Amino acid sequence: MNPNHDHVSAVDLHAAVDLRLRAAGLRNSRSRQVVVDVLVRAGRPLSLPEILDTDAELAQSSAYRNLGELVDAGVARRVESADDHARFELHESLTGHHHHLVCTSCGRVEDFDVPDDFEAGIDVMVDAAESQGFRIDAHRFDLLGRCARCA
Amino acid sequence: MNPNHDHVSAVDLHAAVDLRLRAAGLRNSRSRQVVVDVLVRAGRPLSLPEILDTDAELAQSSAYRNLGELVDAGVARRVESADDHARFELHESLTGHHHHLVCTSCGRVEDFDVPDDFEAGIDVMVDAAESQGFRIDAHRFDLLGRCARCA
DNA sequence: CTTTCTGCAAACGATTTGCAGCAGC
DNA sequence: GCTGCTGCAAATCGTTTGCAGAAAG
Repeated sequence: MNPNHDHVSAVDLHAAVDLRLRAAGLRNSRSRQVVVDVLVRAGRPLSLPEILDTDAELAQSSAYRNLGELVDAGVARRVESADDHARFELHESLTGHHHHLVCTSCGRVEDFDVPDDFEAGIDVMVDAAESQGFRIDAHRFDLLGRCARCA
Repeated sequence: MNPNHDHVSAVDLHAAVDLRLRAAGLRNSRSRQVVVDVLVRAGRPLSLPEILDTDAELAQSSAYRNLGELVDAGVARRVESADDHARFELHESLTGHHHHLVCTSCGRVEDFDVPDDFEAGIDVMVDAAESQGFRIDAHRFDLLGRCARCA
């Protein structure tokens, strides 16, 4: 029922993050660990302000820079919300594939799992899409509405 | 197979647009007509630069302002792509419900229809989502990849 | 005429980047 | 000690907005 954020155990997760950073030629610096830890604890995609609120020791520019590098290294992923702030979450290979509930009022994003047969239906459509000339390699499915606080 | 952009006939479409503008207390000015016509002809969501390229007589600020008003009036809709430009298309009530193919390289967006049973599956999930505290009123489903030009 | 639009230019705000000093290995 | 990382402040760039003159009705 809850999104499976334990797709990889906590220990393995940090090991995996470390590995990917090294593979990308990046140091596992303190502020990068902080960013990753914030995302792990949140369990949902966070905006830059939300990340900074969680750990005030972090400089804004460094947070942005780290997030970009984490995305490039396959550790994090950028998520589009409904307001003018991007959100960031751990890469799906670390948390498991899932989708999002997006609040169109405040921009809050929560994870949401869908049935396997729904995912199977998506695979079928990819073939149809490729006949339109696109080479498909991902999808995004979001339910939009009002979160509990904004409803 | 092709997205049904003839959900409303051309004549009815302009009448419907006119009606919605009036209902919103807006005049059906020439530049608003131009913006709507560009979107109608495109048959896919366009970025601001794409809209301006199509009709150079349009001032950038007016185009942005008109698009915002058209969105508020229920005539147009903002679509998130993969680059840093928003896209705009006619409201689904005018073109019919559809989804999008998004090029992660150039940001190009094309319309894409999905089977009815897939849409039905979405309806089922809305109930599950609302048990997480969200009041759902829309969804977005995009297939992401490389368009024919970028592949 | 009065109200709404338009274009120009300036303002905004999220994100990015140059640079000088600090930290990791 | 190099090399990469951080923070600060400045730059970028899509988008928004104030304002004076131009259209719509």
